[in-house]
Amino acid sequence: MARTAYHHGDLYQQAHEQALAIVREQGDSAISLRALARQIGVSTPALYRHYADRESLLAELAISGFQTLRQHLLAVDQQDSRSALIGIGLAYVAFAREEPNLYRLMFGGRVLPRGAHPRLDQAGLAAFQVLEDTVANGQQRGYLKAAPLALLTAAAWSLVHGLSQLTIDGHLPGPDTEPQLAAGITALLLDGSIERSSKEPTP
Amino acid sequence: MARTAYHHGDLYQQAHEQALAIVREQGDSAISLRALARQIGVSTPALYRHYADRESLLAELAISGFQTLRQHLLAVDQQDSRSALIGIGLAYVAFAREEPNLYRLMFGGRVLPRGAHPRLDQAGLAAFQVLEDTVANGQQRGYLKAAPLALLTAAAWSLVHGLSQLTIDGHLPGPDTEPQLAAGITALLLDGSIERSSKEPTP
DNA sequence: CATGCAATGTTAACGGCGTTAACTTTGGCA
DNA sequence: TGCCAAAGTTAACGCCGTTAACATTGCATG
Repeated sequence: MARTAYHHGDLYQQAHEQALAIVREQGDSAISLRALARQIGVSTPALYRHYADRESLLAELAISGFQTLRQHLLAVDQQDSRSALIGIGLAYVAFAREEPNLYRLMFGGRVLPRGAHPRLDQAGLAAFQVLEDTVANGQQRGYLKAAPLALLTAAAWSLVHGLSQLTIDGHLPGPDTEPQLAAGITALLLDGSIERSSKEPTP
Repeated sequence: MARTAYHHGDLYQQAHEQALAIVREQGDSAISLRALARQIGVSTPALYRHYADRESLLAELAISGFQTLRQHLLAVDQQDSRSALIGIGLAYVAFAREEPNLYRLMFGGRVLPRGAHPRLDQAGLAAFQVLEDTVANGQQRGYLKAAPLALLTAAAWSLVHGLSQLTIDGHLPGPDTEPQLAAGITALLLDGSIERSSKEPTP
């Protein structure tokens, strides 16, 4: 099918793919339903049969983004706790660097507010879960402190998320030194930043 | 002046103020030059005498955002290194929580790319500088490790920036527990996350 | 096999937007 | 006093998202 030129094109899939390509290359603000329809060779309102509005289309793109991010995180070797945690950090930042525009869409907040697209929230949670599992694992193995899981996870996520954001926005030194930076920063969160001989030890 | 209804209104200032109010309340995507001009009671192209385009107007708003952020960070007590660092973290996240829409504009990346508005870059750098100075101070006092300043600063900034972003986007537990979370997370970066008895100590 | 319906397209239109061109008013300075 | 540059105006271009009203078609049901 997809021949008859009227009915039965796989418009949903095609729109998704082409829009994803545009977002990856030019960012979400470059998505125009009219231009997208033109590019596919269909009338603009046809898109509304498959997507409620522009934002819903973007939400679908963000969902696929979270899914691939999750895959990247799942691929990290979990044998050793320390290298698993650092590996997660590296993989996370690497994803952001490879797909900056997609990453910005996923975490923009402005374009896709939480709660408006349940499936999107769920996809984000699923990716986050991989990180949380890794942290919980590190705790169970006795490698990480017995601090509240939510606290440790939030710290880890904040760190990698912030680093990703700062990196893709060019706030940090060149991308050449980036992987070392990510590894070094993750290690800092694990080992701490204070000099051991200091007067104020771990509370 | 500002009477004659033709010339000499302080249009620049008024536009800045009203636009800032809109961004704070509804986010940058709610800014429309036409609506703004209408609200002020002036023709749309008049705005172009003072702002090159919509993005330049937004850049000015972001600049004021960075300036107030900097003031908040400068107000942190610097007596004790540890509480100075935690205080900076708390102040940073508090600002993001008070001005989520402005914060998103400042760090959106998508709307205001680095390099396009030099004064904006400079304002961001000035705010960042406060954090870097605090870290450098902590090092000089021997409280922080002698790791590369850029590394320590990037870690601290990533952490608070990521936490801010996740917080205002609703990815973390309710805002009630937020201040403790911020303090706890900052402390984690200082003290480390690993159990002291673990086999892999600080490299 | 015919037919009716739901799914999926279409064209036409509304109101909004950012931006530019061409023109007008006006305050201040030579 | 006269002129010029700054700061305002109207008119227009070409986009955009979205909706209403209508057309085509595949499929399931009688």
